[in-house]
Amino acid sequence: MHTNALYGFHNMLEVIVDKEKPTHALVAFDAGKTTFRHKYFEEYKGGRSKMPSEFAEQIPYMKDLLKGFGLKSYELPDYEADDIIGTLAREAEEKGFEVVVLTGDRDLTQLASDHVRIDITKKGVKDLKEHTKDSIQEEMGITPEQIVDMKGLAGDASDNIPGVTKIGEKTALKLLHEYGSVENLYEHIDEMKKSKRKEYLIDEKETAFLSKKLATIDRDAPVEISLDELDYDGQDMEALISFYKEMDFNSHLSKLDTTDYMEELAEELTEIDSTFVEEIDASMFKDGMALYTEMLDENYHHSEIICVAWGNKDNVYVADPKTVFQSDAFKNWIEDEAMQKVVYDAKQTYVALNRNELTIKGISFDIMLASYLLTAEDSSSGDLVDVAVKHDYQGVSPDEMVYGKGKKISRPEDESRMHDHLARKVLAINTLSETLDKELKENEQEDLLKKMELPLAMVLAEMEIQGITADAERLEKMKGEFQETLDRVEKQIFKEAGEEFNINSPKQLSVILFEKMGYPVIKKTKTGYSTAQDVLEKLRDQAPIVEYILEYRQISKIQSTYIEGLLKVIDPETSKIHTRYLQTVARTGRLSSVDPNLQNIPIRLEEGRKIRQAFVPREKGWKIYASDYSQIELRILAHISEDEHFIKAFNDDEDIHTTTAMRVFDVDDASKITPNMRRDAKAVNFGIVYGISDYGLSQNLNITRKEAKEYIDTYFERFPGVKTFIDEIIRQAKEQGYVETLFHRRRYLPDINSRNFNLRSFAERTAMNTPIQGSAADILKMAMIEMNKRIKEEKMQATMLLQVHDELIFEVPEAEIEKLEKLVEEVMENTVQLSVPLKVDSSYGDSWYDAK
DNA sequence: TCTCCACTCT
DNA sequence: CATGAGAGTGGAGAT
Repeated sequence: MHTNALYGFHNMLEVIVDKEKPTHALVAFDAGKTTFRHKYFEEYKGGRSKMPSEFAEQIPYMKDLLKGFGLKSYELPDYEADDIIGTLAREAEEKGFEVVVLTGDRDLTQLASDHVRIDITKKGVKDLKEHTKDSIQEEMGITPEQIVDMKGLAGDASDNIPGVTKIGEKTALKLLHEYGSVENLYEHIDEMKKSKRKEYLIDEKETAFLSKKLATIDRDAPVEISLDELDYDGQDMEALISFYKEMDFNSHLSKLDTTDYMEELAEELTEIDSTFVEEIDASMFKDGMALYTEMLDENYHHSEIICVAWGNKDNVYVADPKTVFQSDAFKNWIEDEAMQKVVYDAKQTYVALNRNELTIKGISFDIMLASYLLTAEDSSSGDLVDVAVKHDYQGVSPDEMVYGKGKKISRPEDESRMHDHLARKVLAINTLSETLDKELKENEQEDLLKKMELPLAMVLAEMEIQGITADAERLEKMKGEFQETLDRVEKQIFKEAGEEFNINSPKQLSVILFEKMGYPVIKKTKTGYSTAQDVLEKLRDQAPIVEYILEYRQISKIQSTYIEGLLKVIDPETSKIHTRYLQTVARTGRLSSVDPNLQNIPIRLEEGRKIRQAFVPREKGWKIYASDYSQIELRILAHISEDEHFIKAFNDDEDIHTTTAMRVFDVDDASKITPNMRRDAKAVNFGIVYGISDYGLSQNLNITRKEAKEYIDTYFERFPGVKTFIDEIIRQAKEQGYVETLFHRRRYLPDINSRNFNLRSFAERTAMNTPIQGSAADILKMAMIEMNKRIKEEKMQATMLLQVHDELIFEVPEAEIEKLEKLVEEVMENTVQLSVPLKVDSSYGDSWYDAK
């Protein structure tokens, strides 16, 4: 369910209640589609499109939200919310109240008076503009009362109020300055000079009066709620908490004074049995038990285990790490492959135990991975409770409740709270492993977990622990050099600008560029002028300063993120960097890499590429060895779409972009394809994979939209299989609500049938891209598992270090290079058989930079 | 501490 | 009306 409108409405209420501190308050709703105004004019508010279902579905919950805020709401048949507001505002003002009307509707400005102020949302919901009688007079040049006269003459397109032909706001304003009101205008209409306008006014006199009447808010509606009933006395905590919980408004939940809430939560959790043990014996371990190792920091490479729990539905044991890691029984259990263990986050568990000299074997299920396979929703917070709640298991609390959050994260003073928390996690893992296993089987995704993600987790754990060696001295040296460049470029920018400012601040930069120096604004962002790269590039010819800015930005990114950033994460003892691969964030099945991200080390531009010189083998004389799949996504597209031309091109080992150019530009000889034609064809190929529009392609290739459309049309004509694939996959997505990769990885697309064009288009592009990108991810994952296995079988010293979406990076002794070359190609090219061959390109050198 | 922008990668 | 997929990080500025 969408909750965006509720969220926005909530924030608005929060701001207004806090700011205005009302003594009385009411929220007015429209009662229905028709009102008394429709009796005069059937088409009133006609032509409005239906309320989007995303919004409509939220309305029933508004009442719950209001209850939580302790606010009354009211609606009146045949009247609009405006009339209720108008009537009560009048009454309140008469009784001496100061009234504030909060609305998103400009029509209400007509209610402004000496003691009635109208606040209208400007942007978002928190940004309000106050309208008083005087400010309206000043801005519009008329009094609030005259607003309805204005609409009588000029009409209002949004409410379908007709007004008088040929009279818009400007003319209406002029007429009102002269005559004051619609009534007075018609009293003096004879004095008006003969003109077309006069004829219209005379002909449409009735319409003018009708329009005014329609626009006028009824300030005498038969409202049956009295002001006394509207006194406001604060939030209803119970109602608010249950609303927050239902809507998953966790940030609001945590903002509340949580002491009461936590007590309530604790009461909700049924008592569970667990044993805190100080001595461990073999009888405490059974096949199929769940295991959980608690750490306070998400980076398990550094964070210490603070508590360990294990067990099944019969017995749950909790123990201190000290106890656990001294126990032989525990070690025997962990390292016994035949004793199956169920966990939450297998990779984290592996690494954490590994740091305590234990190698866990026999992990048979991981509820985090299973949950990710079932829904591919973000569970990156790392908290088990998210997975539990998603699968309707209510028996655990969020970590935040036990340990606190942010800087204040720590062991609870009452250790038994932590023990209870962990015991609950163990029970959750036990229970959920059964339900999720069943669901995986129903989706034919069991292999995906047990043969792909789970074995991969073990491989990734080894890679992360291994780490890649980084040359800190090299980085330090580069840091000095880049700093010189930065200083030099900075001086030039200040000289051009005529003043000093923070170049890193887009806000300050846009003031310099677009206000002080007066260059044309090409694009705007949500918050101001865009100074993005593509914008600056368009200013290049007229603005010498942008050349320097682009250079400054490029270098300062290298400096802050890659040099200083990497230096911070090199282990000073071992000179190694240990990234963490996140296995459950990318919705396509790709991995991501954090702390640091080693999947986006610069390569495109030479200055940045030099960073790769700092990534070196762990032993002298060894090499960094890199293998990447050539065109894997297009090959998968060829395979899935079964497009005969695509398949033939790959089977004949043709240059795919050249072949595409030949077909799209209708050239029969490859030698007649110019580099530009090939470049364009390449852009089209990529565009197709991502579901580009003609607009996007035109921007990309700097051609007209029409030309881009022709490219795309011709492409589909010449590669009919691709067109069929796209149509078919979208149809399938609409029908079943999800798409799948070649290996049954699923992605649900709830927006695929949305009436919102943008949401629907986005879902359609996802429908075509996910099977391609996701299948590529699957293939590399399988290749990694196989590579890891083969390297061990062959007892090689070569080590797999990194994965970058379609490539694998190894470090290898010189003597093993040839063997590795053969092995990598064999494994990567043959782990999966498609209807086109998979091809791998490899290279090696003394550093990652040199492996090109 | 969060959000936005700009930059990096496949 | 907006306009090609999937990611993460750092700095500025707002909250």
